[in-house]
Amino acid sequence: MILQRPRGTRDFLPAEAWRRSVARKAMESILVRWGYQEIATPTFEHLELFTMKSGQSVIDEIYSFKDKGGRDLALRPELTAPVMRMYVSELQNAPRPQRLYYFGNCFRYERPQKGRFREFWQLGAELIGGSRPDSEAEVIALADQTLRSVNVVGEIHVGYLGLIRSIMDRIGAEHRPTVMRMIDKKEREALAEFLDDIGANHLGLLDLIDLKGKDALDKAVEIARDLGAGRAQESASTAGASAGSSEMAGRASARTGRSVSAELRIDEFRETVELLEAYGVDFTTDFEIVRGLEYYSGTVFEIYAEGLGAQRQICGGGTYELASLFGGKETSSTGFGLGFDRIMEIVQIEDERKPPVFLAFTPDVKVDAAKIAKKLRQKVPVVLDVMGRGLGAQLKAAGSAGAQFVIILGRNELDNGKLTLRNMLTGEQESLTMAQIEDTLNERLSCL
RNA sequence: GCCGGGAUAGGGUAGUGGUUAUCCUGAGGGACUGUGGAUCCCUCGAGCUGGGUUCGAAUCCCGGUCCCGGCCCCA
Repeated sequence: MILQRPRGTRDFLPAEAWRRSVARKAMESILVRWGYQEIATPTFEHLELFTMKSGQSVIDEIYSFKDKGGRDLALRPELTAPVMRMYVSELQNAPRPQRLYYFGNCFRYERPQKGRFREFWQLGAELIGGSRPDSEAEVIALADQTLRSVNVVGEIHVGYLGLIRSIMDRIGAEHRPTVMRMIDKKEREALAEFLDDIGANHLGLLDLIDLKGKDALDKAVEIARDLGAGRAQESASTAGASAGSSEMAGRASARTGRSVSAELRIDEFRETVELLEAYGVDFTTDFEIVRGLEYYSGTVFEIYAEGLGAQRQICGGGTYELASLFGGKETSSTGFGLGFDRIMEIVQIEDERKPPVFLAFTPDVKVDAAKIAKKLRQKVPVVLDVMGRGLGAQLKAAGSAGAQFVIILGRNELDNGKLTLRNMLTGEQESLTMAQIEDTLNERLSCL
């Protein structure tokens, strides 16, 4: 009562820690099978890493502090930026593509509720530097498979930001944030009105976000074609304008470059969709997927699951351009992050922990018990009483701990070189040598 | 950041201004110093926190903390 956990944090008792470990291993085995290698980055980074391009909503929620040297630091709110920072500083000359995955805690100052915590864990993967449709399809299929490894089947929505951003270019810059917000918040009526007011209703935006699946894709191709007309002089002028300053060039080119070639990219998006079908991924094309992190540039996707209340999203990802922002060569990457805690809320994993074998001994042979326990531990998990209990109490303790086997060691056993193995479920006891006990326990414990 | 519901032994709970706060479970010990989960006995252990109202507060009021649901945002 005196010391409480900080708000939004959790303790994991053995049963829950075990479940999390099982789920994590199952998902990691899929990532490894697809050729992804685990990496880890620091829990805190320079604040700047996250403020550069994470989007205001993330920045507002950041846990930041000054260290004793006056540096501005932040607990990581997500892992994509740190991974890309690492890539730029350490892996730029490694062969591409790089397939990386990570599992780590992240921190956001938010209002905790079901499936949302201030310290939470993400399991994610990044495919750095691959060609677009192939990478995108691989990453989305991988996210799907990873979830399936723990029997979670989500609803996958795949969208394409390149097109939306191209349409935005046709809307006055002062109106773009409003429109994006309305799309994101699904304020359909208000959006229709607003587009009318600013004379942008001819762009097909409303139809685009209303349509899902195949129809949405067809509409997207049509819009991209319309946008292509009369683009030439426009792109020439924007490209010229951004060609000056060196520091801003990367960011500016990432934006305009993307929108200028939107009609080409829609073909790539269509290829991504075809590849996804080849992978057998069950998904919906949905241009309403916008995503809050501003570094996403192309295909974006989200996965939703049932049983989580308001926090339905268990995965988010897409194609982004971060390497150039961190001073590296322009490198296209695709990745995803899974909300591990949300997955744990809906995953069905039984607690199948096996209690260890108890070595119960009489006080006069304590030293021998320690020696024997040490030897047995090479093959089987063994615990010794440390409470100074009598033999009866040790049996009782073993019983309440759920032990299936107890090895009994006393003067009699020492003298005739055999230990007593008691099966706590049946009450049967047999007198066996060390080797026999090891074999028996190995066999019995593994098949239980 | 906003709206609403909560907080009583380690876990789960009852009570609703009035002596020693209910029950289940748990933990420790004993009956049983070489054989356990049963039984019996004993013991331990609680009204989130800080104010206020009152002769008297776990109970009523206010602030804070934390939890839960929703909004927002996200994973």
